[in-house]
Amino acid sequence: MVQKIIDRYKGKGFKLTPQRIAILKFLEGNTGHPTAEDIFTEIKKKHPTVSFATVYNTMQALRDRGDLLEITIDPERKHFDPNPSPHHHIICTECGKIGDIFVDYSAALALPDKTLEEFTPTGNHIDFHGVCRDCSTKQ
Amino acid sequence: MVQKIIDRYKGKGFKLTPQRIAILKFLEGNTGHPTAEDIFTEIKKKHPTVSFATVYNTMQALRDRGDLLEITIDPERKHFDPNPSPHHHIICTECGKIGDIFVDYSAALALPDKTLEEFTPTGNHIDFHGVCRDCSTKQ
DNA sequence: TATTATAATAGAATTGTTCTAAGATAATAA
DNA sequence: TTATTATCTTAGAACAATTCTATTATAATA
Repeated sequence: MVQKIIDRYKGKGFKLTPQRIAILKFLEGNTGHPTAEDIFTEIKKKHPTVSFATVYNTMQALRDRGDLLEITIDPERKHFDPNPSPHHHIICTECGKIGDIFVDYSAALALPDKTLEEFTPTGNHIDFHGVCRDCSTKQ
Repeated sequence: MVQKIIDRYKGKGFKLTPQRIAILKFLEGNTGHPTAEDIFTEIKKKHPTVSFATVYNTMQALRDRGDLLEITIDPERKHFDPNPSPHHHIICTECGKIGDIFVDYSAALALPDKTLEEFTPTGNHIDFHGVCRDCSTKQ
């Protein structure tokens, strides 16, 4: 898995440091939508001197490369999604858990003429709200 | 207009102060999606000693009463929408202008079974991205 | 008019994120 | 393999949005 990461980034203008490799390992296939703090906490296990700046810098570099999405469904903090293909999210209003929704609804999202007079649309993202199974059984 | 506001809130467990009346006047029919700072700046014209805490406290009180929506389409800061009926928004990726979209797309937003196994959906909000007319002519 | 619950205020505190400046190191060229 | 250099890492300060705290003021009410 580390080799796959090295192959993917080596010689592509993305300096591979041990910290970055650890971050990429953690993100690989991660569907948990971690926050910067989640990533920081995880990386600190192996790299105790890592700083938040490194996490944020790396997130920014990955976002700029198109390898990462920033999710804004949680008003408190950003979450990161290593799957950069456009998709939607559902958040549990009780515990904040975020799920992915890989459906392209674009064809059904026709905008009113009034809006089209004012804006040229370029994309969309749906925030679904709900209650996850864990939280609904808990009550 | 002030009378309408007084009638709406008087004796409803919502203490009407001059600051709050000014805020409510500013919000009434306001489709500009102001930020806390926008509101603060406006109210300060007539009430120079108003504090941010008053703005935020009032927003919270209005939100709790269901008279106000908090819009999270702009990752930088919250915007407020005095129209509490559920609707969607489009934001200009150049200048940040936000438009309202009063279409209920819910019927078209069927969720995959996999999602429905994990979550019971309760609502949705669509963030449309686009470029407004002002910004597209400017370039 | 007096009482009281609620609001307004200043300013400190908090939180998430970005910036800065110095030293360290991966990539690359020799 | 070594030297060079552009880029990264780091600690900590800075920042911006928002929330909290303690005090004073005031609208609602009895």
